[in-house]
Amino acid sequence: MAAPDGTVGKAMDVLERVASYGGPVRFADLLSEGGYPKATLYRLLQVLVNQRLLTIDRATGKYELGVRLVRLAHQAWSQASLAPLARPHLEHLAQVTGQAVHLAQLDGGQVLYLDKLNPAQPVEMFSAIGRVGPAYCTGVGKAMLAFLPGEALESALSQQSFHRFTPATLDRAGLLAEHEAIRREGVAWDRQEHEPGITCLAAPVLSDAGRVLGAVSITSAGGGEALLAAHTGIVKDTAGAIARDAAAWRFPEQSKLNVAE
Amino acid sequence: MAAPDGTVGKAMDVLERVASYGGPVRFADLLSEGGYPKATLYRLLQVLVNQRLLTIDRATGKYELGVRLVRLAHQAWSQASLAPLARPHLEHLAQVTGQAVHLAQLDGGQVLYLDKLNPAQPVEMFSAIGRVGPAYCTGVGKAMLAFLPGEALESALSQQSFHRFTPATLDRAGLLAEHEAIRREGVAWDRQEHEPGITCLAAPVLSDAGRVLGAVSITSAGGGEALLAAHTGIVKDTAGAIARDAAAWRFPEQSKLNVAE
DNA sequence: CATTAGGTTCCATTTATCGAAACCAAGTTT
DNA sequence: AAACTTGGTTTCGATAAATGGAACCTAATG
Repeated sequence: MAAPDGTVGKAMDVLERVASYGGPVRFADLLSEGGYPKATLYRLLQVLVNQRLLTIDRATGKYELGVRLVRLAHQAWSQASLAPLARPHLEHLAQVTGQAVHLAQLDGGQVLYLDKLNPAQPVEMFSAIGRVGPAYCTGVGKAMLAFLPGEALESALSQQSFHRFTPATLDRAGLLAEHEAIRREGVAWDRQEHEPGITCLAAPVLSDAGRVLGAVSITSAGGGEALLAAHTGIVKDTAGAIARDAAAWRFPEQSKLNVAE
Repeated sequence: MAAPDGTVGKAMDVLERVASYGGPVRFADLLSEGGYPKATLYRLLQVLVNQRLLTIDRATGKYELGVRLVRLAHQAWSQASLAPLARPHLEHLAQVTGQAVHLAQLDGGQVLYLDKLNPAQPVEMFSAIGRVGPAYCTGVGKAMLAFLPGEALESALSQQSFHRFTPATLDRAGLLAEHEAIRREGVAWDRQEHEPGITCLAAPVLSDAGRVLGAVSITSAGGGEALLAAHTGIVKDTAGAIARDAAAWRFPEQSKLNVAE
């Protein structure tokens, strides 16, 4: 499945299977599910356990994801994503609009949520961070896709399933038809295309070179499209502010030079 | 470094190096830092980028952690850790005691924080989840170590650095000397052994079979030891409640059988 | 223009991976 | 209780893959 990339690729594939299983898995389940011959699968699992990417419960013989992943993710989140530096801007956006705010990046053709603020129920947090969603029918997803250069867009589109979640969900053609407008307006709408009753307004976070870094959105549960439309300005401003901070962050590039030697 | 575990182990090692670098790294930095010959390192990095465990900024040629890790961690956190089911108990504990509450697990000899609640400043959250700390001088760490069976304890101890953070920090002998008392009392103290002024009271989360699943703690910044001592009961109760929930969670074992075919 | 530092590709050698089959340990069935 | 499953672990020769020294590209830099 996908690009095996040698042993490492296979190991990651197995890891992914365990993850998508959603709970403790036995050896036999993974074996039947396809892919790898017994001995191979066995060794791959052993390596993954050794690396603490998986855990095995000696008693039941079931495999689970290892918490080492949580540690790595913490580092990824805090040093490689927009999240930490976007946080203050998101808080401002949430406060001004009073709506739920999302920050997302593209990952393998999907939208991956890196932060979420919900003025209504302040403590939820992590349950949302790391979650993924479809790119073709969410505000953040559409905002990012519309600004992707040809090749990258093609690659991203090839990974979309275009499942029809609601009557308003777009297909490939419909999605592409919107791109020009999104680029012109600088914002993307999700008008109940993913979940009935849920409307989002999103803006892309673009680097000065025009590269897509991520996207922010505000969400309304009541469906009030006009309500969100009134905030178009601040949504775009927030995305812009994040982009500016991101650029400023890169340039000084704290000198790692004089560390060695 | 450590157990190479074939190609996968090396790849993980490289990933870890990028992570511990704390920011964008160039190829040459990783190369000089040791370990792998040019061509090998090059190919390892390529594979990691393909797998989206790393990102490379084409412009600067620097490597960073990939957000795919965040997605995997979300799944690990929500399906393989105590965190989701512990949350309500932690909230209760935080509310009753008014202190900062931590939930942790052991990972590779270190303490890994899986959740944190801070009544004072409610929005901090993720910045703490995934963070690691020393096992030998934190409340949660000591609580877990004391209940580890011989072999596992030995392995964990061998990974401790026993750096002396404060005048109160214990060495190996001092740590072991406390174990009996911790087992008897069911709680472990960190009396400013990690950070001056910070005191913790922790209790281990143990399965019915006595296996160490994790630990919870309450923290006082003022140093008020008596203040925390008054909450000994509820800290132990919270750990117990989490353990009970964890046991209940495993047994029903939602039948995955009738999914295939 | 020459030199160097930083990356990328080649290719013969070595090594780890592959996977069929044998094996083992518990349960089940007859 | 003997025969038969079911689920997991180990062996081992053939095979494919990772290895790494060296050659090879670029840009920058002197």
